[in-house]
Amino acid sequence: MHDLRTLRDNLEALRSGMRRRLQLDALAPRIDRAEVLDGERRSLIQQVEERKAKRNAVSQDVARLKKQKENADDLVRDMRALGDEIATMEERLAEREQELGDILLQLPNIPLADVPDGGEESNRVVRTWGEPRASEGVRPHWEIGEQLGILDLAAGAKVSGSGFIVLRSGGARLVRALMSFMLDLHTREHGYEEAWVPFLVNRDTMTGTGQLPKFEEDAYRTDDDLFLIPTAEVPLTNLLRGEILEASALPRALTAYTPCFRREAGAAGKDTRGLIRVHQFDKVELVRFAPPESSAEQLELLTGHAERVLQLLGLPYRVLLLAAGDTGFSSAKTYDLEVWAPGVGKWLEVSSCSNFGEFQARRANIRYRPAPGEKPRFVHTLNGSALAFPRTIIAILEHYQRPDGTVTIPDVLRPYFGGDLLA
RNA sequence: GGACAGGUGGCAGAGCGGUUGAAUGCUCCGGUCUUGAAAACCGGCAGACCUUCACGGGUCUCGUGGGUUCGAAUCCCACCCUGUCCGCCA
Repeated sequence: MHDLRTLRDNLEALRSGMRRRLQLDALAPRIDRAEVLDGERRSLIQQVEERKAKRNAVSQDVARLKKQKENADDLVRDMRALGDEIATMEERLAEREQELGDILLQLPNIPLADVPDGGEESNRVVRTWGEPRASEGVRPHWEIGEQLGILDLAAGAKVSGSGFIVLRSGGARLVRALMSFMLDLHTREHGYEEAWVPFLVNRDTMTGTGQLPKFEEDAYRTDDDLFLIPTAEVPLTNLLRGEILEASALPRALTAYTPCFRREAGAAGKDTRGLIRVHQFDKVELVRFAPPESSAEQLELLTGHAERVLQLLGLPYRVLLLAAGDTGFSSAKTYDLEVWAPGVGKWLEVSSCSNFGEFQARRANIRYRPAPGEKPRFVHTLNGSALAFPRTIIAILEHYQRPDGTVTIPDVLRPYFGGDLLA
């Protein structure tokens, strides 16, 4: 983490903001330590730069003397000693900055003021859309899927292992249909630019969006230190890493389909049946970059874009405002979209729409210039799934299930799917 | 994977180890002139960090990291990236 000064501005906010979180006790000592380190760091910088200024000035003198063929040995000897002094101080400085950076990268984002206190139990349902179908007589998707020959869990286990699935014939075609339908909707009606991005990314990219260093064990990593993306948010947001955008270029909206890879360490056995939780799944993602003053409304807009997918598919869902303790590490405010799956009798998260404030922009150094000539400021980043495929497929298989076990294809998907029935 | 070539400011493109954070041109911004525009002319135009109430002062950055040196864009080493050719290949 390089932007230590601006990060330091966050320390006070974290101090107060973390009261809203459950893990405050664990964070407080680290914040205190960071402040000590920062004080030492600045003191060292002052001392080092003072000496460097001296050395620069004397070096000019040396040059002048040599030009005039005069002896400068005394000055050179003094500067050699000063150089050694600078070197040891810089060594100490580097140690402080290393430790400080490590701490700062581990500090979570601060929830916005309108995020409820408390943990998962304090999540708030802000609205519900559609009529949830009664569960009576509806079979879970894994039964229907296997019966229709579109879902092959055994094949996935054989080819790769538990947590990997194979979709066949109509199931595979359904994936292709969802991909095109969602991308067309977002590019044609919601104004997103479509991108096709790498599925393997480097360490800097993973750090920029907040997956690293804290969550390295959640990601698949290759021998040459590349990571399989857990979401398209990672490559999409990092497309603008290190850039300074013109104010007129905001808000910027990007969308992409990608597969997503998650190790889901520790999740075994819990809600993992069928398609509910898998190591590789498909998703269309929305990412927005906005000026700070409009990010709140941009989150509502983006969430609306994700909801629109569910509405067009005719799938009943509800919108949850996550409480502080349930909000992710990088997020300042998150809405979860949960679709109703009558076969498994549960609301399933199909989208998570978040406002990250400056959190990711600081790490990835994404800024914009409010007006020509003004200093660059950090943008706010937002993103949301729209939508994740497996649970959307679950909802389709269960919500549109007919008594004979066949499944009606939602109207909007029929042109893409090339039919109106899964049978 | 192998062999060469190269990585300098928004772009193009200079740069004998010593006022080079960086010539020059273009773009862009402001101004003069003009009925308006163009042209011409004048001026401005990187970022980060430390410090200051402020004016200002200071440090760093010429792909990245290390080294040599009193002093590095300039010399040495490693790595990364780009281009060209060869090999391989969807």
